[in-house]
Amino acid sequence: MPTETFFNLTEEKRARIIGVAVDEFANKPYLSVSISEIVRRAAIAKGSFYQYFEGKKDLYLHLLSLGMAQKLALVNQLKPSNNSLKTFDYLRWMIQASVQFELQYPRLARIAYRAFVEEIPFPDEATELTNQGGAYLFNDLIAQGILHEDVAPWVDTDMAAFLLRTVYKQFGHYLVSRLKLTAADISEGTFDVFENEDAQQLFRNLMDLLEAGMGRDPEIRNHYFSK
Amino acid sequence: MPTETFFNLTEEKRARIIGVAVDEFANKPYLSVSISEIVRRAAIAKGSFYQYFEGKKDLYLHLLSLGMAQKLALVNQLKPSNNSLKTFDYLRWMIQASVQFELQYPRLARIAYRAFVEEIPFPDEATELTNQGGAYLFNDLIAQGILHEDVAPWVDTDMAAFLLRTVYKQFGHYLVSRLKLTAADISEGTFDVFENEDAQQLFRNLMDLLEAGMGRDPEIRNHYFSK
DNA sequence: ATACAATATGACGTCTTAGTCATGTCAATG
DNA sequence: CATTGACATGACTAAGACGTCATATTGTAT
Repeated sequence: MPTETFFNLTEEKRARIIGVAVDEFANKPYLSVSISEIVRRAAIAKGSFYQYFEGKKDLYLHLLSLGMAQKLALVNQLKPSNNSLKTFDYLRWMIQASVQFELQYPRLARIAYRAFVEEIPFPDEATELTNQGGAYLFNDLIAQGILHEDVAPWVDTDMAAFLLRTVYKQFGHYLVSRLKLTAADISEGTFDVFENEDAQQLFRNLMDLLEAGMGRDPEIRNHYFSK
Repeated sequence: MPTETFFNLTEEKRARIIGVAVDEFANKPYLSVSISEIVRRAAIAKGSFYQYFEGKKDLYLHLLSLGMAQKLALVNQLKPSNNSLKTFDYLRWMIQASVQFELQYPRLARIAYRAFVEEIPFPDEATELTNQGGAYLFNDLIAQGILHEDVAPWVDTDMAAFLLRTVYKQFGHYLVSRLKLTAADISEGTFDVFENEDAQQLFRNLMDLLEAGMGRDPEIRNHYFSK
C-alpha cells in the first residue's frame, strides 16, 4: 500500500506519477521497469518516491488494484438491466465488456495481461488482484449452464472453462487486429464495442462458434440447415 | 549469427554455453537477461562471449532458431505415415505434436512462448523464426476444411483460425495443470502424450468441442443423440 | 624450433540502478 | 516568533551490467 503521504499529494501530482508508472509497466516487463526512469519522467525526486511507496512491488500492486477497480466500475456500468440472461447471452456480455475495457483502458489492460502471461516475483499476490477481473468464474458458468440445459451435457466443464478463459483474455487483441483499429481509434476512447456494427458481427460469429461447440441446441445449426 | 569461432568450439563447451543461455532466456524476459550472468554461469570469460556472439540479440535469435529446428525435427518424426488425414484428425495431430514438444523441451517451448507474448525489441526477426513453429497455417487449414466439407461453411475462417492458434499455444500449459504433471514428470522427458491415456482422453474432449463448434457434421452430436 | 593464427582472459571505463539519508522548504500552530 | 510536522530533494554508496582491449595461451604449419 502506498503511504498516507502519497494520498495527501495534490490530485495533479498523484495523477502524474500514476500516469507515468502505468505507462512504464504497460510497456516493459515487471523486472525491466526502472524506478529511476519513472522518477525521471514524473519529475519527482528519488527520495520522494520512497516516501510514497515501499518500492517497485508496492507501486505495481497499487496499479494492478487501480486497474481492477476501474474494470469493475466499467463492468457494473455496462451491466444489462435484464438480470437473468441465458448462459451464452451472459457469456457474450462478459466478453464484450472485457473487450470494451481493453479498448477504453488499453494500458491498464496491458498491465493485467502481463501479470497473466509473464512471471511476477510474487505470483500469489498478483493473481489475487487480477482474479477480480472475473476470469475465474467460467467453471461455475459452464456447470450452471449444463444444469439449465443451455450447455450440452457431454462437454468437459473444466476444459470448456479453459477455452473460454483463453478466448476471454485474447479476444481483445484479435478484435483490434481484425478490425484494423489504429492506436488513434483506441486512445481516443471513443470506440464502443456495443455500438460498432463490425464489432457486433465479430461477436456474433464468435458466439456462433462457441455455442455450436458447447451448446446443447445451437441456433446456428438449425438456422443454417433450415434454409 | 554466431561467429565461426563459436562453431569451432568443442561440443562440450558449446553445449554448456547454449544450455545456460537457454535456461536464462526461458526464465527471464529478454530485457532482463544478463550477459554477465550467462558468462558467469557458463564459466567462460566475458571477452570470449563477444568472440562468439555479437551480443544478446545474436545469441537470442540463435536460440530461437535452434528451438524451431528442434521442433521441426520432432514434428517430422511424429508425422503419421498416413498422409491424407481429415481436417480434424490433422488438427488433433498438430496440437498433440506441439504439446509433446512443449513437454519434451519445456525450456525451448518457453522461449518461443515468451517471444510470442512479450515484446522483443526486434519483433519482425523473432516472428519470422517462431512462425516456423507452424501456428501460421491455421487459416489455410480451415479454408481447406471448408472446401473438403469437413468444416461447416458458416464459420468465420479467420476467427476460427484465431481460436485454434490460441488453443494451440496454450493447451500445453492447460494439460500440465489439468493432469497435475510435476516438474519431474516433464523434465525426465518420459511423458508421451500419444501414449498416455489421460492425455488422450483430454485430446478427445478438446477435439469434440472444436469439432462440434466448427465441424459440418460433428461426431459428438450424432453419437450423443443416438443413444 | 619458430612463426603465425586462433582462441582465451579478466581488468577496466562508463553507465545505470536501488535505496538511503542529511539537509532544506514551507505552512500551520501555539 | 518559534516550534513542529509534513513533504521535497539530490548527492551518495554499493552493486551490477555492457562491451573493449591489451595480453596470454594454445595449437598448427613450415
